[in-house]
Amino acid sequence: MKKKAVVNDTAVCQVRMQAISDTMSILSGKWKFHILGTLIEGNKLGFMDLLREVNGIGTKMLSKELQDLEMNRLVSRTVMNTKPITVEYSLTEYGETLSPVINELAKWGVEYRKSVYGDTQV
Amino acid sequence: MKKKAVVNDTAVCQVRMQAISDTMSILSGKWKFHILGTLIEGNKLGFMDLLREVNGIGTKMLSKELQDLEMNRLVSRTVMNTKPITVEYSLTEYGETLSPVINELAKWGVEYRKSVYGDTQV
DNA sequence: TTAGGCAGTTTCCTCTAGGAAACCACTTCC
DNA sequence: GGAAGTGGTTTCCTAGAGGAAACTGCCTAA
Repeated sequence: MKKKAVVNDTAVCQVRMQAISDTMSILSGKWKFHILGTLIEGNKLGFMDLLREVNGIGTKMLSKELQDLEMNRLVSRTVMNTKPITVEYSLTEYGETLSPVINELAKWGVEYRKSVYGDTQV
Repeated sequence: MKKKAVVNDTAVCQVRMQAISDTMSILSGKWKFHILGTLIEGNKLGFMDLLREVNGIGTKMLSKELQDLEMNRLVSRTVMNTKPITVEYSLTEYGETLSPVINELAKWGVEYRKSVYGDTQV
């Protein structure tokens, strides 16, 4: 009876689904959210800083993910002309538009922990 | 000089990073966001409905992802006693707490499309 | 001069996420 | 009696995501 109603929604969903696909393909992989989350907090960080902050990541993955993020104009890479050459990674202005997404994700994760381990435990 | 400042932040980040890890591990895989996004819009949907709405997914993956989501109390599965047996999948109350996350994700994806194809194109 | 820090690249290997297709059981429509 | 719809499970296969470790190259401090 109401099966047609679902089909009618399809056009509406299509835009949403496409949007979700887009976002997830850009933020694909195990580490993008972590890197972005760290850069939101850390502002400007070097390669080794990120390697230390992003728990468990290795040099190959960090390098590759940063390249991906740079290609999508979410992260900027600046080579500083310091004594030993250093590199500064930071969010671009555009990358900062992801803050709400990452923050919602983090917020939910915090609530999830509470619901699993109880509010007493922090 | 200021390198110590980064180290000081670590404790703060740790909670955040853990939260992001938790969320992403629960929503891991290619399809969870799509399924949840569809259920947010569609309210109550059957297996075949989801198979049609979630573009590109196959029966095996849909089945597996739904089981994952059910195990994490995000989705409920109700067998209806109808003539040909039907099943209703819907978000649990807890699953609905994910709406802000999914919605931010979708919102960002929409803006992303605009920035790529221009505002003229919808 | 050698050890250590920065910033990666390259190679090699493994594991598993995910797709295609076949199959199952049950019902109802024609 | 067979086609079609519901709701899956099982098997088989492979592309590629991701880890470990070694290597590069440059600079500095002890």
